[in-house]
Amino acid sequence: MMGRAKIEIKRIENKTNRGVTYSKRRKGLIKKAYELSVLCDTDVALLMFSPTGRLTSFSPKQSMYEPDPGKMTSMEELEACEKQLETLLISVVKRKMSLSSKVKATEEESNEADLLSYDDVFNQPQIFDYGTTSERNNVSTSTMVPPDIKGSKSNMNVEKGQAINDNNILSWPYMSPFK
Amino acid sequence: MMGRAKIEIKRIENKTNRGVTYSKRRKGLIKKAYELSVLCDTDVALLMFSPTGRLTSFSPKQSMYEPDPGKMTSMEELEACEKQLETLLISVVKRKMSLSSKVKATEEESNEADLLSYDDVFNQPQIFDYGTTSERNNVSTSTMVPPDIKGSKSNMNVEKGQAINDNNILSWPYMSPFK
DNA sequence: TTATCTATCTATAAATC
DNA sequence: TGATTTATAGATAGATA
Repeated sequence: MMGRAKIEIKRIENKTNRGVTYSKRRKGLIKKAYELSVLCDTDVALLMFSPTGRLTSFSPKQSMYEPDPGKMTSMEELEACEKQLETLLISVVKRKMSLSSKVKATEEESNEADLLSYDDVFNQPQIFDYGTTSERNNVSTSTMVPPDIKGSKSNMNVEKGQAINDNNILSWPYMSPFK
Repeated sequence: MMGRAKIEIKRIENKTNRGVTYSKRRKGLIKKAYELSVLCDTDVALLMFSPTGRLTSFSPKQSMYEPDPGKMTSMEELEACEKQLETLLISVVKRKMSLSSKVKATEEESNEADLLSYDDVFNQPQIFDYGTTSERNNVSTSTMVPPDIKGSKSNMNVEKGQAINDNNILSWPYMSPFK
């Protein structure tokens, strides 16, 4: 839609081209979201789900998308929320049991295969890379701009599956709202 | 940044101009998110939080941003998640008790003031308004485009504080990840 | 590949209706 | 107050290094 030629908005079949376009447009989208949030003093979050369903990119300073019961005003929505949380909690506990027994059974040998790699978790390079580009001047101190996450594989602690890394970037595996 | 004059990226102080810019740029951002999702076959969600902290706009087809325990691979993240869910559940139950006692005390008279208006919930007009614009041709059948939510105050059932309306638009009160 | 270039297309600020 | 117009800044598709 911008560039040497107009393109139709449909899936780019060539994998390489799709990746190139993704990188370019993701950068543009993040910049636009940042500008909207600053210009209009509005809370904007941009979420992208990786093909594996892991939430890998979002606005900084977010803690967790969670319901806020204090603002709920009816028994109906409170009970719907309660039920959902109970269901989730049950599935978490079940997962713990499953993981625990699996680890016990195989000890230390084969569970390596279950662990996620750095690329699984942060497979989208240069998220919020303001500060390394010409934008440095006007955005590097903004709350929209998290510290760089590049070159920090060693402190990511992916091996422990931590939920929040040093830069407050969430890495829960989230249900994708799509697909 | 585009138009008759270059503007600096900082809060627009004039309330009217801020609103105008918000409308224009929100539309542009949504379009860009849509295009990225289609071109690159990627899951993109765009969330905006109202000044009251209520999540009022997002991509269609989403159910809930919730952790997916089945994809968690370590006890550490499972336990962090479990603790968070427990805390949430407790606050939901407390809120229920609080609401319940308040309703009992005042019966039916003053609780109207606690209820949210349509504008509180959907105070951002023309969310995903493709289909009313020139984009009609290429996006009206896309999954990125939810059915129109305009003129449907009567079936919103805001009085009951329902969590999900007829168009699968979530209306939990969410914690804003900002501010 | 991964980054840079640039002609061209799109988004939008300000003006106008 | 909101919709439309238009000139210009910005984003980016394809090319190139």
